[in-house]
Amino acid sequence: MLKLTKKADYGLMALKYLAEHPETPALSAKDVADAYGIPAQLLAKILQLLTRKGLLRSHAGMNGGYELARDAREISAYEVIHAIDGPFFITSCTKGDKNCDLTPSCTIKEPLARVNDTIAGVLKSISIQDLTEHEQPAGRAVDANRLVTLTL
Amino acid sequence: MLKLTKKADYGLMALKYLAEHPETPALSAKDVADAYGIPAQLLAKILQLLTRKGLLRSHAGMNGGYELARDAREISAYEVIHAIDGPFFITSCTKGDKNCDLTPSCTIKEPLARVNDTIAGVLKSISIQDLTEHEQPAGRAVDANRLVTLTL
DNA sequence: TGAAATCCCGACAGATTCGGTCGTATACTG
DNA sequence: CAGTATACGACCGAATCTGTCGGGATTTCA
Repeated sequence: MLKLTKKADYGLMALKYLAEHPETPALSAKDVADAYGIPAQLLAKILQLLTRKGLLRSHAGMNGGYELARDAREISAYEVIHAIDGPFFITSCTKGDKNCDLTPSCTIKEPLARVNDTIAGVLKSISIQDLTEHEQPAGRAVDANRLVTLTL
Repeated sequence: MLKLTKKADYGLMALKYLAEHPETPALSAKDVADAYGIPAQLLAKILQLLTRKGLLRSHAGMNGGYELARDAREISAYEVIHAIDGPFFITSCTKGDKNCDLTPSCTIKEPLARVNDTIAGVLKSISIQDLTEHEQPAGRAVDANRLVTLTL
C-alpha cells in the first residue's frame, strides 16, 4: 500500500526540476525526461495532464515547453499526486459509496478515513519548493502539528 | 495511491470482529466471512497469513478457529497492514535501492520518505481496539503530535 | 476409529491497473 | 513552409490483485 505510482513520481520530479530552473523560460518534456532518464512520451502525457489541471502552463513551438503555473511554494505535493493518481482513499469503499453492501463492514473505514485526512494534510503541507531544498539542517521543523492532530 | 488492498481491509475487519467477540473462544474463518459477506476462502488465507505473522492464534478441529494473539490494544493497524501488504514505501525506489540509476532522481524521495514515516507512525498509533470504538465523542484526541512531528 | 469441522497451503485463472509506445493532429516560431 | 513542440486517443504487454480450486493435515467428538 501507499505506493505512489511512477507517474506521480515522475510528475513530482518534473515539477521539482522546473522549480530548480526558474531562469529558463520553459523546458520541454524531452528536456526533463532526458535529465532524469525517464521515457519522454510518458512524461509528456503527465505534463499535459498537469497542464490541464492548472499546475503548469504550456507553450508549443520552438523554445516552447512547460513552466510552473504558480510559485513553487504555492504548489503542494498533494495537488500533484491528486492530479495524477486521482482521489485516493485508504479504504476500498468510501463512506457513502453505494457498492458497499457488506453489512456492517464499513465501521472500520470511518476511523481510517481520518488517517486518510491526516495524510492528505501532511502532503498538502509540502510544497514543490520544499522538495528542492535537499539539505535541510535538522531543526527546520514545519508546523505540521496543527494540520495533523489526529482525533480518534 | 494510498489504497489499502482489499486483503488488508478484510484483515482489519476480521481482527476488529474478533476483538468485538472476546467471549467466544475462537471464531472460524467462515464465521467472520459470513458476518461480513466476504469470500470465505480468501479470508481464510488472510487469517492464515496473520497467524504466521504472530498476530493471531489458530486452532484446528471442531469449534476451532482464530483468536487474537494479543490484547486488541496491543495490535496496531500498522502491523496488520504490514503483514498483509508487505513493507510499503511511498516512492517506487527507496533510499539505498540499487535499481535507482536514474541520475539525480532520488532527491525527491528523501523528503517523501519522511512522509512515509509519518504515516507509519499514525498507523502504529491506531490499535484494533480503536477500530471497535465507533462512536468517539469528539475530543478524545490521541497524542499523535509527538509521533507526527514532521521535520522537513 | 471414523466422520466432521477446521486450519493449511500451493497453484491457477480472470480482472484490473500500470507503464510505456505509437500515430496523428494541432499549435507556434522563424 | 519547415521544424519544433504540445495534445490526445488507442493500444499492448506486464504486473498486480482478487478470488477459486484441490488436496492435505490437525483436532474434536460420537
